Amino acid sequence: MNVADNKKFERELGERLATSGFRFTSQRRCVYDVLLHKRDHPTADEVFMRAKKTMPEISHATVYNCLDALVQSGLARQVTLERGATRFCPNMEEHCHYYCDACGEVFDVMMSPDTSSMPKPKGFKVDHYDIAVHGVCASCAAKQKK
Amino acid sequence: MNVADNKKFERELGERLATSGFRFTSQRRCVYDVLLHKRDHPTADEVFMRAKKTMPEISHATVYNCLDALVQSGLARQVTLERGATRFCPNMEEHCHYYCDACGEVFDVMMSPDTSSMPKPKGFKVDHYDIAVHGVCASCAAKQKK
DNA sequence: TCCTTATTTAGAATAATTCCAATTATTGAC
DNA sequence: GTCAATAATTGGAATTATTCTAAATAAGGA
Repeated sequence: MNVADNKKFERELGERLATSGFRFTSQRRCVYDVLLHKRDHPTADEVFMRAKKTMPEISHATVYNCLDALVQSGLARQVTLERGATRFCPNMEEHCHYYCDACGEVFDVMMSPDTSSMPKPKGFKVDHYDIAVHGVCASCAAKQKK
Repeated sequence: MNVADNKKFERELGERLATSGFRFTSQRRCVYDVLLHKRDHPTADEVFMRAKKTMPEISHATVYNCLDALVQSGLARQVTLERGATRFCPNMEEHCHYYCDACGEVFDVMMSPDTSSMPKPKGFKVDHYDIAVHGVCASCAAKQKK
């Protein structure tokens, strides 16, 4: 990223954060960079370890704070697929997660849920849909057959 | 539940467990009873506390073991809606969860996802769909307006 | 009934997340 | 740019959620 693009990126990130009442900080930028760089649905701890490579002093609590700020600003999604650590995903387009219960891999699949036919509790104000498909991925299915 | 119904219930539970390679135990019966009795999507710890009322010696580890056995036997579903404790649900009909991000309440809504239009990774063997709808319930929405 | 093996138990260990108080950094007003 | 107000960060402790362990118990089949 060149200097001009970098500035633009930071300004936009700052605006998105500000809209939700958050400040722009170098840590939030770093955490967002980590999410964008490798979109493999890392856990908070994985984000922490990756962020430390470029910002060795960053703390665990800050990573959680940054992730929460990004989620609340609409820049990332929190993904809870199983017991244990929560994952994070910077893909904000409508998509669902295919999750391999054998190896833990997550696949993003673009799709918009057909919400028109979905009933809902009276007065419920929908924020977003979380669609997860559990099963076994192709390579794990092959291994299991043996 | 009268004696005959009770026997029938236990035989059926035993069969379902056996089919997945599990034994019937009084603890598993107790945990399943707890889930059926109050279907408010309790966490493992809530199940533990409720189970202790009728079986004071039951342990934490056993509750997790029983819940896992029930899930693997197709008698309960594990529900991960947020960071933190996992919830459990004995409703095995197709339904989705409306979750109030403000108060944490969960509403079951019957529906079968239209899976025909859903693309999937090549070779992926689908086990089940988890559909969660996040938002704010009617009573919390009313409070927030004030 | 006896044997094999799964299950349970209490408690320790680990993992995931949150909290805390002191310090630092950002933002808006001047 | 300086200052004040306050949000954010830090390191570590605390809490919460879950898993592990080894010994005792109980289930199911021969």
